[in-house]
Amino acid sequence: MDAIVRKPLARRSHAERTAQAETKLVDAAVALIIERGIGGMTLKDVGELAGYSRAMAGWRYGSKASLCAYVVRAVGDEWIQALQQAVQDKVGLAAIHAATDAHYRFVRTDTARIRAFYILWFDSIGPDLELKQVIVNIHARRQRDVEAWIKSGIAQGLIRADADVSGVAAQFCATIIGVVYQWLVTPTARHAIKALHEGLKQQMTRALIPLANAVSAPRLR
Amino acid sequence: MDAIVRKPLARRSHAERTAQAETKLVDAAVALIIERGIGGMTLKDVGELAGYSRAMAGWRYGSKASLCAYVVRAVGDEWIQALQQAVQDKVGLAAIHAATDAHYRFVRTDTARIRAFYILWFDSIGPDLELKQVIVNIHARRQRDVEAWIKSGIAQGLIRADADVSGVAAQFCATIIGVVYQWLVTPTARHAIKALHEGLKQQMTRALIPLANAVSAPRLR
DNA sequence: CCTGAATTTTCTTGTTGCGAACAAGTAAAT
DNA sequence: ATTTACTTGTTCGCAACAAGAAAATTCAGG
Repeated sequence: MDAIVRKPLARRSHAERTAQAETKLVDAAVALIIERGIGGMTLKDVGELAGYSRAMAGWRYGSKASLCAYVVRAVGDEWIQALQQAVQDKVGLAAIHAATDAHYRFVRTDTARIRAFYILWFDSIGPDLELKQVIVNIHARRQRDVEAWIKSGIAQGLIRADADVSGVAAQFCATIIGVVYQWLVTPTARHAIKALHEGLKQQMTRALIPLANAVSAPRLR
Repeated sequence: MDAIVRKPLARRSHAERTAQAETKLVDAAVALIIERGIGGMTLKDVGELAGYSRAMAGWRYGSKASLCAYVVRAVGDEWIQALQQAVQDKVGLAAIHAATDAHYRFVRTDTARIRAFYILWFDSIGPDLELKQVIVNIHARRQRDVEAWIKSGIAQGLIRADADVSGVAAQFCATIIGVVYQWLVTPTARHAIKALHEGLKQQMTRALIPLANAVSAPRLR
C-alpha cells in the first residue's frame, strides 16, 4: 500500500495536521471503497494509503463504521450544496427537471467521491445505525425539497392542484435510488443512465402538469 | 448460538442428509442476514445455528461469498416461480399491473427469505463477482419479461405503438429497485410501500396506454 | 519578548480476540 | 472397503484498543 503523496513537510500547526490528515484519509477511504467495496476496505490500508501508519484511520475515527459515516456526511454536504446551486430559486417542474439534470451530470462525471457516496448509501441497509441515521437524514431532506417544489408549483398554478404531493415526491426519490443502483452496477452504459433520467423527468411531468396539457406531454427525445 | 431444531435423527440417506443440511443452513443464513446484516453473518454462526459445527457452512459452500450467491439463487428461483404464477398468460398493462401487485404482496408478507434476498441484492454492488453475476441474470430476465409484455401489448393494440419498449422496461425495473430500497430501510411504513407500488402502476399506465385514452388515465385511488 | 521545560495533542508500535479459509482427521452411508 | 458427510486443528488477516514516541503548544523564569 503506497502513500498517495509525500510532500516535504515543514512544521505544521495542529489544525493543519488535523485537516490534512482528514482529507488524505477520506481520499484514501474513497479510493479503496471504489476499488474493493466496503468489505474490502480495511482501516489498515486506509491509513497506509494516506501515508500514515496502519492504525491511523482507526485512531482518528474510532471504528470502520464511523469512518464510513463520516465520509457520507462529508460528501453529502458537498452534494447538497451543488444541488442547491443547480436548482437556484426554480419551482415546480422546472426545479424537478433541473435537479434531475444536475443529478445526471453528477453521476456522468463519475467522480470517485460520488461513487463512494452511493456505494455507502446502499450499505445503509444493514445494522449500522450511525450510517443509517445519516442516510435517512439526507433522504428526508431530499424528499422535503421535492415536496416544497411541488407545493410552490401548485401555488403558482404550474402544477395540477389535486396532485398527491408527498406521494409524487416519494415516487421521485425512490426512482432516483433505483436509477443510481443501475448506474452503480453498470457504470459503462452511459446512454442508459441518461435515458433513465430523461424518463424520470417525463414521468414527473405526466404526474404533475395540469390536466388540460396532459395530452401534449412531450415524448422522450 | 443455539440450534434451531434437534429432531431425533434416525438413519438417513446421503441425499437426505445433504438436503436437510442445505435447508437448515440456508434458513440459518437468512435469519442471521436479517438480524445482523451480511457483514454480521459469520459462517461459524450459520453452522452452529443450523445445528452443526462451526466449520459446516464454510465446508459446504466453500466461502461466505458462495453461500450468499447460493441463497440468492435459491430464493430467486422461488421468486420467479411465484411471479409467473401471478402473471399467467396476461400481456400488456394487465401483466405489468399483475406483476406489480404480486411484488407488493410478496414484500407485504415480508417473509424472511424475501427480505434476505433483497438485502443480498443490494450487496451486488461491490467486488463479489459471483453474487453480481447471479443478480445481473435475474435482473436481465426481469427486464426481458417486461419487454415481452409490452411487445405483446403493442401487437394486440393495447399499448401505443410508438412506446419505447426497452426504455420503459428499464424504467420499470429501476423503479422497482428503488421501491424495494425504501421498503428495506423503512419496513414499518406499509402504507407508503403500497402507495409506491400503486404509483408505479399508474406511471406505467401513463407511459403505455394509447394516446386517445391518455386524458382519462386513472388517478391513484 | 525570548528560551526551554511541562503539558497537550498527534500519531505509532504492541497486543488481543475473532472470523475466513483450509488441512487433516473422524463418523456415517454405500 | 470405499466414498461421502462432517468436525477438530491451524494459519492468516483485520478491527479494536492499550501504551508509548513524536510533534506542537503552553507557560515558567529571565
